[in-house]
Amino acid sequence: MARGSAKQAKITDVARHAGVSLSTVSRVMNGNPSVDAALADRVRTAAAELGYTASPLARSLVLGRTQTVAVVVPDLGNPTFQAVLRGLSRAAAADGYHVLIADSAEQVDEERVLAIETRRRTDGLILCAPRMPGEDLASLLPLVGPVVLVNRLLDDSVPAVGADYGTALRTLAEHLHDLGHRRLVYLAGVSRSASNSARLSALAEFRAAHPDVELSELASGVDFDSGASVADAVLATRATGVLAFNDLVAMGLMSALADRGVRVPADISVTGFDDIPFARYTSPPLTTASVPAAELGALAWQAMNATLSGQDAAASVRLTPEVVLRSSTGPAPD
Amino acid sequence: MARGSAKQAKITDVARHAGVSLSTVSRVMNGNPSVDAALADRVRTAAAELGYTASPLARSLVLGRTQTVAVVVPDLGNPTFQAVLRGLSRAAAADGYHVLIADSAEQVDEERVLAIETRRRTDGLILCAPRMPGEDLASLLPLVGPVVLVNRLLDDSVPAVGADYGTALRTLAEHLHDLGHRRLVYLAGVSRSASNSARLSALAEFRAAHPDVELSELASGVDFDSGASVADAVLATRATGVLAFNDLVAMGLMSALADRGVRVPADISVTGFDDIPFARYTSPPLTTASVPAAELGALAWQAMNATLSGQDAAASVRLTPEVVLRSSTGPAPD
DNA sequence: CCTCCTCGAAAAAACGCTTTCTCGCCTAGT
DNA sequence: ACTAGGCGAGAAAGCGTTTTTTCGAGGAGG
Repeated sequence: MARGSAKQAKITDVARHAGVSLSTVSRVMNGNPSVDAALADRVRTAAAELGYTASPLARSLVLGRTQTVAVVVPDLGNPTFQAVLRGLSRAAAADGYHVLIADSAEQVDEERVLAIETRRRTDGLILCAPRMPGEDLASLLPLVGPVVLVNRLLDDSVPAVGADYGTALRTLAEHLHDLGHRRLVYLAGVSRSASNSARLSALAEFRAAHPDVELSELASGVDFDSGASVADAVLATRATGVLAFNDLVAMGLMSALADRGVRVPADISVTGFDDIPFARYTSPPLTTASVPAAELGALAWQAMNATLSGQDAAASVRLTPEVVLRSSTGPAPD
Repeated sequence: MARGSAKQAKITDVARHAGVSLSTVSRVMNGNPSVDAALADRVRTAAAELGYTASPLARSLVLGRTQTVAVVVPDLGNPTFQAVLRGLSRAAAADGYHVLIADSAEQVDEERVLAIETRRRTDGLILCAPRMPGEDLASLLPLVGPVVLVNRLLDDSVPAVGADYGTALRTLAEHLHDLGHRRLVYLAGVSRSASNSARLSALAEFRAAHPDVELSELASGVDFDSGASVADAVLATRATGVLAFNDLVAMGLMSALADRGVRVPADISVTGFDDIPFARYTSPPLTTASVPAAELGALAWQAMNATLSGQDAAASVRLTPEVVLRSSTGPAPD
């Protein structure tokens, strides 16, 4: 009310204020060179005086693109997805794109509708759905147009970025073996997860290569509490080395072990996975495989941007996590 | 190409397929009761067969609302903002709203343009800008329509949700005092931050109440590295109790102290702030003030939703963090 | 039996923009 | 000097909806 524009100025206001047609304003604002320099200046000042900016909505409708991509993650509370989101968001912003975010709160059945719905308001979808069944995923993909998969791959037709969970877990297992551990247990996260099956086959290879090792599996979740709650089961296996599904599980486990007076790594060695920022601040600091989640996010954007720009090469990328040795692993007891 | 709709069906397709006018289709889809039941059914089956859903874009344009809110945060890597975002995102989703997210990457000058730009694509803005100067904020607010402030309040005209940093920090200081600490140091985060000034005045009161205490201040950042890099300066003060700006700073500090052979809490007691999920897994577990960030996010949505629904009561909410005592604090040495 | 009212559905305007199409005018070529 | 060729700008046709307005038919009342 005070001064000037109560409501946002629209293109006709600018046109009237500059004494030209609205088509001319549009041409000026979009840098179309076919307009006289003097006139263009007049239009620009008029626009500036009115504080005019084209309505993104109207623009999106006619242009058919929203300058926005959707990201669907299973849990915004998970540090790995947070890092992916951060890397993605910044990379997209650098290219002038916005990010619409959806958190399925681990409800696998929500993911489908979330993906479809957010996709309709955006130009593309970045999908993190590690637990969605393969056939569901396959049937979903055609519906959600340009899509990039994170930490999951279907086939070569759809670009995906992810970490090589199998190789890294194998390296961690070898590390424990080198330290003399012969009785190991793997905490298997969610069994239907995509990265879990990669790890399972890596462990199968490891078993084949080391017949002297006894390697069992224990079902667990993917968070602190899951790790803590399997502590007794872990002790029951009498294993001296534990390969946790991820850092969260490892931390929960170590906390529960400490409560029981079990020393890490003197009594039991523990490895994590992901190298979340806090892994180096646990007690003891966690040996883990460093998944560059933020880079993964940036890479996902790169693939999406390539697709959006028409250059649909966008090959899938697979990064091998680097194993970082800290003090949660040590020589096997005795 | 395979079968059916290559492109997304639009309302005219449904109209033709059902043999009615497009206005009728619109009425049916929006539950307008003035359409004959039999006809409505016919339209609905036609829509189902074509897999029709109204274009959110076109809908937004004519309706003047996008069913989306924007969230601007200074750093998606910060656990506190992550939690706010998570709480907000889930609460908004429950009410059928989407969330557009923007990360200013700690660039204060970016925040303004980010806020304005994202706001134009959405119905409202949730702004976390702890470091934006007051006058900038005041000049920005009128431009970004319905807005809810997080962890920062300007005046009563704009709804805000936040934690009472002052009171909680005062409680932490009293806790150290009770333990016999008489030489304290406060690690002051970013000096221009809004919550920092709240803490500063709380500390002033604390000083006034305890003339026997020597309380100094040390500039620091807001993350791990900041905490680690002030370790020597902290030791130089010969303080026995440290009030860190947040958990991240506290963790960085404790890590650097451990490297120097300084024992916590035997030699120095350390408190954090926020109670991020990892605070209880540090070594030793961190005494801190628990800021319910996810609830704050949900509350922010509640306020926004109230405003969006016209019931513009939306009073500001201020939660007092609960102090949680762990083992990073102990009796003063000697 | 004709008219008035009502109810259901079609037509049309609006949302704010981009872009093609079209037309007028100025310059240059002969 | 007259016309072909450009170039710059206005008019208009969408983009896919919602919503108001208008219209037609059918039933009831006179």
